[in-house]
Amino acid sequence: MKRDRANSRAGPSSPKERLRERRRRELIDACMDSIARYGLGGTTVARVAESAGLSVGIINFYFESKSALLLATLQHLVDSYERAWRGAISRAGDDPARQLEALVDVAFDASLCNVRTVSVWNAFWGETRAREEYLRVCGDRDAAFRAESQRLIAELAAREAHAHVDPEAAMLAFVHLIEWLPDWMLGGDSAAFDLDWARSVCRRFLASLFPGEFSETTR
Amino acid sequence: MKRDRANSRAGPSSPKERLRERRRRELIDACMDSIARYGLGGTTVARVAESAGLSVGIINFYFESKSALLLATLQHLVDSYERAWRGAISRAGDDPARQLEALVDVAFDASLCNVRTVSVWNAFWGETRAREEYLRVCGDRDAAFRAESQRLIAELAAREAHAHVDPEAAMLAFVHLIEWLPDWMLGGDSAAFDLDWARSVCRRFLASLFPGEFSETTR
Amino acid sequence: MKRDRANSRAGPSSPKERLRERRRRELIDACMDSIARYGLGGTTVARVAESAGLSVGIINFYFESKSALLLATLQHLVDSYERAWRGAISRAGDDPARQLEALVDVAFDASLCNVRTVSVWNAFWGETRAREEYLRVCGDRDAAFRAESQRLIAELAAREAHAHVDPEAAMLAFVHLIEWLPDWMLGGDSAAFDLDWARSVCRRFLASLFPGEFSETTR
Amino acid sequence: MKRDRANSRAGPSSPKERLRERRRRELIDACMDSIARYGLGGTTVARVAESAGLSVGIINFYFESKSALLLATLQHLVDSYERAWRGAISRAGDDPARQLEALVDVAFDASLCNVRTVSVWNAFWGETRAREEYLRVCGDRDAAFRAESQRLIAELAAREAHAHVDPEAAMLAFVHLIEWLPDWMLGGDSAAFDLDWARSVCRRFLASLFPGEFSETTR
DNA sequence: CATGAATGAGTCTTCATTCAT
DNA sequence: AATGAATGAAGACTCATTCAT
Repeated sequence: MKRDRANSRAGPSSPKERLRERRRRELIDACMDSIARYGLGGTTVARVAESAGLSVGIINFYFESKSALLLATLQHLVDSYERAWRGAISRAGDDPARQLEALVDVAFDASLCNVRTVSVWNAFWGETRAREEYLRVCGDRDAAFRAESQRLIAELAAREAHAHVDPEAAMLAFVHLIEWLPDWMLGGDSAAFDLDWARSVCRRFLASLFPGEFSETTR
Repeated sequence: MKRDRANSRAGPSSPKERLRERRRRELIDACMDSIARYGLGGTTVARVAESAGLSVGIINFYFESKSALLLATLQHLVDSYERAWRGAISRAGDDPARQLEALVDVAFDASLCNVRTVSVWNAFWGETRAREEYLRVCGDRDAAFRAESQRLIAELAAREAHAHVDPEAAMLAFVHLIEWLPDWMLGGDSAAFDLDWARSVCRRFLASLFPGEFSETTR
Repeated sequence: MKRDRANSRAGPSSPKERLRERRRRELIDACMDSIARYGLGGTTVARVAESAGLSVGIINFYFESKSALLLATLQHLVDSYERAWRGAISRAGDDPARQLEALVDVAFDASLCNVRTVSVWNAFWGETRAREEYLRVCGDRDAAFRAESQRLIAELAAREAHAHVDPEAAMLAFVHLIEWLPDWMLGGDSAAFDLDWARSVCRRFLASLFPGEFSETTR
Repeated sequence: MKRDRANSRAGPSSPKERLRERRRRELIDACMDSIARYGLGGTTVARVAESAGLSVGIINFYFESKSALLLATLQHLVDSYERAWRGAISRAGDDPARQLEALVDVAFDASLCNVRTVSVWNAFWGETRAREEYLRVCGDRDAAFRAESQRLIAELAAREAHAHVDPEAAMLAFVHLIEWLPDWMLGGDSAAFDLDWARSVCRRFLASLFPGEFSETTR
């Protein structure tokens, strides 16, 4: 008599499952709100529940525990980002320069690069050392992203004009720039940071390494 | 007739004051141990005390509160690093290339760049968004370090051969590389990270931007 | 279409609010038990909780802090007493002698004058000097009570036969007698104190000041 | 070889004993300071030591424990007062009216009736219910004082003109007035209380009970 | 489903007491 | 004799989790 769930890959379909997914998503959102405002250490079940407009009991109903919710939140973050940059690359054509530009555009897209998201990301990263689960989730994301960046930069560096560029070093500089420049948003005056400026910095960085490959027009 | 205390510049000299400073330092060390092992959220006064081999009461005897200890720990970290890079620059001569190399050497000096220190640094950074005091302490450090890096890189970029290098973008890439490359140490297999390799990466990065200015010899 | 809540003046009516009020009242009662048995200094949240048959966490669920509970307890005491004597006066008719007798009757009513209540009252009074909040709460009670007593005694003293009675002095003697005679209950042998005897003492005192105004019958 | 201590009634005589007595007295004074300022609950060994200008260790050197110091302080208070009123009575001649006046004068003598002393007395009294030792010390004081007051008042009441005065009731009113009127000093505005006024109140009270026995001249 | 009252383990902090100097 | 650093038990408070409704 049990309902068939053969099509589970396509997402939950029974009303029950749909509600379950929706609630989990709401709680993850609320969790991000709380982390962004109060930090990881200041995030309590009560605050998450309040932000979600639900009661405290709900967390343990939809997640095994508070830390399961935290982990799911981190996973959600990682997934969103990975989906975004993979999509961007696949849409950017074959030129590695254009593909790198696409990575930059994704990294500083307002939907991914905003105070809330960056705050949460930062908070999790600070605890990676102490919580192995976090590290595992983050580590995978980075590995793939770096491999891809390395590939693109190596292709550019293979061109004769850029023979002096060390692909590994260039990749690491690029990756760290993209990943940590957003932290400027967390400073006291958020006005100091601007997405257009950030993209421009990255392009100018790439142009400094690979003259002639990147147009200097700011977007 | 009063005893001369001309050498007071060298720190507190009364035995009492000396003990006080020593204990505070021991507790800061123990605090770093705890943060490195258990994270900021997992650091309790009990763990700090245990790590220091003292009783729990001691923390509130030498620090106003647990958070005062944490702040002192962060301040200690920041001071150590600032002292180190300022000293290194002043010893490096006048050539901006040599001075940049000195910054790299300091950043990956074993006494400053090790799993413990980097873990602690990372943990604090993760909470900066939620704790304004942390941000203030960290922010000052960064501002000075970046200003100095900017100056050195601008000097190099002013040379005719490097006219295509954007100083701002290059500086940002450089400081982010130096500041965040150490995070690789926190990965599961710390064997993947090697101080010599890290220094090499940074030099190769600089050489990629400014060909001819940096010898690639050291590896 | 909204449900009418016209009778809200009569106190909280939603079940939730009712539970809240009931629990707060239970905790205040338990707090009085603890103070009576262990003193103010010996009253801990653990003891209060135990006396209430609840867990320690409950205190901070229903009161902002332990001291908020203590203050609420004192306030409860003060309110009860004020309500009682005001009611007694209003029911006692117009004769000041009868009204003073009513004040006496209230002061030594078993529901207000018993070992538990007097103990608690005494404990709070001992700390009024150090805790300004306590003083404020107690001070108001006294001011009103004394003003009323002064008025009644002054009326009696105005009668020709009692011209020699100093109203201020008589009032002060009267209120101190009423307020502190109950402390006899706290002595080792509580048998030494008897409510009937106490009332009799007060009446005899009034009769000594104002002969002929008070019948000595009741004993 | 032990020194003879036969004259111990006259006080300690060896230098050692004299120092011991002096220190104990200093600590009791400091203890009163602390209680007056911070209350009984806010009185810590550290505060007492600071007030005495000595170190914390000293308390346990001169007293068995903190509570032994507290008890000694209470005892000191009680002894001072008892010595004072017994002396006053013995110097007041044979007339009960004069002797009662002497009791009043002692009760409101500036050296016994001042904010500090009254505060301390009040604080102890508040804890009598919970600490049997306190009650015992206080109880003895009261018993003797009341017996004496009763005797004097009974003598007056025996005179024909005052036949309507109930000795017991009058005594109780008198005693409570004398003992608790000083509490007015603890109110917010200490200006409201004045020793001359207080003495006047007591005399006027006695004159109201026993017309013709007390001169109304305010001292 | 959802609530939120209730629990109690865990944390920080205070403070009387000890003891080496 | 006196100090005050160190201890650790005890207290108030927080908060993840449970469960009756």
